[in-house]
Amino acid sequence: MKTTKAPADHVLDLLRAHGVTPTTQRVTLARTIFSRAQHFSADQLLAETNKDAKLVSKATVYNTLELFARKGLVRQLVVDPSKVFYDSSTRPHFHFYNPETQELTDLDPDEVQVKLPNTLPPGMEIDNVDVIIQVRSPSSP
Amino acid sequence: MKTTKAPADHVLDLLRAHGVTPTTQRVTLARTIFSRAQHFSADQLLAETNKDAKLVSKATVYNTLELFARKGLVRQLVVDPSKVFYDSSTRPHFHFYNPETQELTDLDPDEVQVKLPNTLPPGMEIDNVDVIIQVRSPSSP
DNA sequence: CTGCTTGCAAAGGCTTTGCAGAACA
DNA sequence: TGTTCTGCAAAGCCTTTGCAAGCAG
Repeated sequence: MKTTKAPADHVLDLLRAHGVTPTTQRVTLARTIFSRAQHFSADQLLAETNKDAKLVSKATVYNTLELFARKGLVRQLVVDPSKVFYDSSTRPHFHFYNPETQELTDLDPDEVQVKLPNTLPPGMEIDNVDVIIQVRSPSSP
Repeated sequence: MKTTKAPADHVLDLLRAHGVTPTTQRVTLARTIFSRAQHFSADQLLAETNKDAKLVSKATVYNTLELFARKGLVRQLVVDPSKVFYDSSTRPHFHFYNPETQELTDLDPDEVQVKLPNTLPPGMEIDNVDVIIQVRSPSSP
């Protein structure tokens, strides 16, 4: 997970705008997350954030990701049975996933079109649409 | 998970046709699985199969599902962070998912259209396409 | 026989939780 | 000062694994 610096003030505003109290740890995590568009797991975020000094605990990473996802700051991606991935972009878009490398890539929005159904399960509304194209190298079985 | 009887011979042929040695346990599990089109977790399959008598172990359920998925008898569905679901139908189709009830429903194939991208990650080919429409009841946040 | 399968229990990995201390408003 | 947040360690859940006994061919 690569990180560049994101302006702290921008991040502060972002958190406040989403109704999230900007604590030290949340701002630290948000700066890592929003430094660029990226996909990451809880563990990767923990490792990247504590690369130089221990700034946040594991529990806080999980708490914060859950909070951020609930507040619409990040999107949860369920693509792999072994762990949850997060997307620093909440803009609607779809993904390639390579299970072998656990690598997620954005699909070019112009390249895909999804016509959604008119009929939903009774009494339900659409919360989220995920399109995941699982890829593999041709040699793999 | 509801079960009706599936002819044992049909199941035997099915397993053989997919290169799976039909052991007692595998036939038992396959009969439960293919008794009807359905979505299920490893745990549900275990419980349903052992409802009356203990016929298979937990390890065998996991082994068998992995094998069946690899051999194209069932499809793995990664829709929930907490557990893997399987689909007794491998025909291409898409799903509604209600996280609250962990309920999976098939989308009407006529109601959805997905135009796939021409451009793939370099050196990769498409293995599988998943479309998951997450639904919720309007009251939920 | 010889290798593949099964079952049990234990281990493993990711995530959640309980609770005390710290930070915030 | 009352509430929320954090961190640690322990627990929890689903899944995998090690290994001995059983079965298939």
